[in-house]
Amino acid sequence: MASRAKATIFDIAREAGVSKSTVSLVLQGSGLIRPETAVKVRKAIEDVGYVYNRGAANLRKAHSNVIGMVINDLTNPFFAELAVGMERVFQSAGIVPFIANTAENPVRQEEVLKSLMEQGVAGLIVSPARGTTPGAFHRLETAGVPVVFAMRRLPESRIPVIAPDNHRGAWLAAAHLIGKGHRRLAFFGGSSDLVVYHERLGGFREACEALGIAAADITVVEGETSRRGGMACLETAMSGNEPPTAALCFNDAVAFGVMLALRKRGLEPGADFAVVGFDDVVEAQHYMPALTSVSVDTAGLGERAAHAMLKMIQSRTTRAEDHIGAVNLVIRESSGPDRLAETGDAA
Amino acid sequence: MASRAKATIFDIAREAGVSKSTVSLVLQGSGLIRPETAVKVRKAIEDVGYVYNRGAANLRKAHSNVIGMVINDLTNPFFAELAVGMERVFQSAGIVPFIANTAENPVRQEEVLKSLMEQGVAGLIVSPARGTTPGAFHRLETAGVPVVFAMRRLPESRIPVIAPDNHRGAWLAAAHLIGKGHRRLAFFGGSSDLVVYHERLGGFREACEALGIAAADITVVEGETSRRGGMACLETAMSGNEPPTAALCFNDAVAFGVMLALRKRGLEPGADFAVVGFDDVVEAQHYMPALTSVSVDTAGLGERAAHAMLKMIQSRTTRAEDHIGAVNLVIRESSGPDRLAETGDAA
DNA sequence: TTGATTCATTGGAACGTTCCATTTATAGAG
DNA sequence: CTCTATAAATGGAACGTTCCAATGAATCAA
Repeated sequence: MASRAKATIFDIAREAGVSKSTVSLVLQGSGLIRPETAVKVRKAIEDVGYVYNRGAANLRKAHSNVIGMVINDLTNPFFAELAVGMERVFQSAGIVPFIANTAENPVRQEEVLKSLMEQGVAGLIVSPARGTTPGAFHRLETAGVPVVFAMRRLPESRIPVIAPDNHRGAWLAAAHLIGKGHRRLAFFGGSSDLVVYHERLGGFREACEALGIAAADITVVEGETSRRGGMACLETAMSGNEPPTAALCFNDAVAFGVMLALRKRGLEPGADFAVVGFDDVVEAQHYMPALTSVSVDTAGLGERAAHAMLKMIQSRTTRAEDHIGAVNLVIRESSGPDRLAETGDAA
Repeated sequence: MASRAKATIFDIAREAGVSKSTVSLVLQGSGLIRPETAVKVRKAIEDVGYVYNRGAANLRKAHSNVIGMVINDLTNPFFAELAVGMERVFQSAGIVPFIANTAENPVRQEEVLKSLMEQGVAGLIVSPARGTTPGAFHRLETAGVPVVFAMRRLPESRIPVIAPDNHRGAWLAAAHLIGKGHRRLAFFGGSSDLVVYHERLGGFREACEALGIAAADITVVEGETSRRGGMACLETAMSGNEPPTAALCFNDAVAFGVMLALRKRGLEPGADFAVVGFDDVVEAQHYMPALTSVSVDTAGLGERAAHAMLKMIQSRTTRAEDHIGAVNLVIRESSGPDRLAETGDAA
């Protein structure tokens, strides 16, 4: 049982018979102290059970080496992967990032950001919650804390963004489905208060237009970005009188839901209805049937974001280049075999 | 663009025409200040773009209101759910927990714990990494920081534990399989350096013994606790000359892997080989076939752990009761229909 | 021997807050 | 009108560190 009050550098100094300043230098690994002294001090540090007080240090040092990662939904494996990619980079830089979850709730996000600022973070990587108000990051900006957005962006904001090429990904996916012979297509899931949503839907629409699909043959159903949301989307779409035969889903979770709902209706995903997801989470390849999906290199984007952050901190700037990551359509079973020239029936 | 240097309570004081002490009282919501003064001060706080410096405050206050959650594998949805359960409690207590991931790496864990201590956490909820050395939490203990273990425990440690009844869960699962008529059983995945592993395997073994399964008919294959690990386990087990017909898996990820490997071999999980998982993650019910699994109420345990932590902090103690959560076998398709009295063939 | 030069160590002030002991203002009792 | 009680606001010390300027010791050139 160590002494009640926690040890400070003064205790170490007394124990080692040096001054507090010397101890401080040792702690910072300064080359100025004599090796033997350093050894003596380090021993004392062990003996008294010293714990460095970073709060006190930051009071003087101004810059803090704590980095926060604010994630909108940790239970979504996609974002968990993102977080892991970032961590890899930070780990090799010797810094421990703190993760906070906002559960897609702007109010919670506000609390989280406030708390992190009070903690004196050196920088923040954020995947903003749905419905984040434009001013939410204003305080961060005026405080001069570097921020980068990962995966998601805010409508009008000068904060740098690291995200995949959503537009192109959706374009590729739609083209793939059309190439398979589908003529009535759907876009399932997501909500229009997300910029990503418009990017993906936009790419989808453009491909349809470019490849001769009439606007009337496009079904768009907004919905929760979850399995349950996907199930609901399919039900809605199939209740129409000329239902789609293929769908691009806002993300993989929605796609999984759509596939479940298809099975419930006695339809086989892939054979009877083509499904394409977005994000290509690890489960996509293991699903039955395996899910065709737009791969975005999640962990890679995470690493990129982390590097950008480190650079911003180092160069004391709050600006950085956006980075739009390459995407790549991974074709598996869920988008089915080629459709032989069936009836077009288009209006 | 706000002024360069960050604002302090002195700036607020000057702006509002009061003393720094008054500002401090307002910040703490003291009832001693005249309402009009409080309003005036609060306005000044806004005007100067003040950010509270928690580090400086903690220097005096001793207790910090930061709680850390140290998770061994965030990409496992099981632990993500646990984290979310804890967060729910902390949120309503008005505190923002910081999550850190150790990626199942004891060295990383050491860094993470050190960093959190330096940050002056008020308490820590930890799901320790595999292979954590017995002394890893010694510093925390001598520093008097309250710690609770969630889901996992260390071999000999006085730190309170919140975990499911692993022994009973495994017992129920094994009994279920035996009740279905299986006589050659396997236990797949997990590694023996985890206490949980012994608890689960122990329950499994006891049920087998109690219900008349010969030790020779039990196959135990250790392996990674992941889909890939599960696939490997199945391959190993099936290469024997009297392979098992049913398996209890260390967790759901392993079970998913086992089912994939079965399919690869042309066997249908459920019909040709019974599979039971452990943890009952959300995907279990959506899988094809739906996975029979031992449900442990993950989020509930998370909440419990969080409450325990809050209580420990409040009562300034480092001790608390262990809590072993009830478990419950959820029977779905993967454990298959009853096996008609086939050959027993037991030795 | 002296002065300059380098190396190792040191005391003091500062960082932004809280808390205690005081002070000042206001009101009520005698 | 004085005295006491209460309410509101305040100055100063302290928390544990870092950094700067200063000190002391050792080495070396002249």
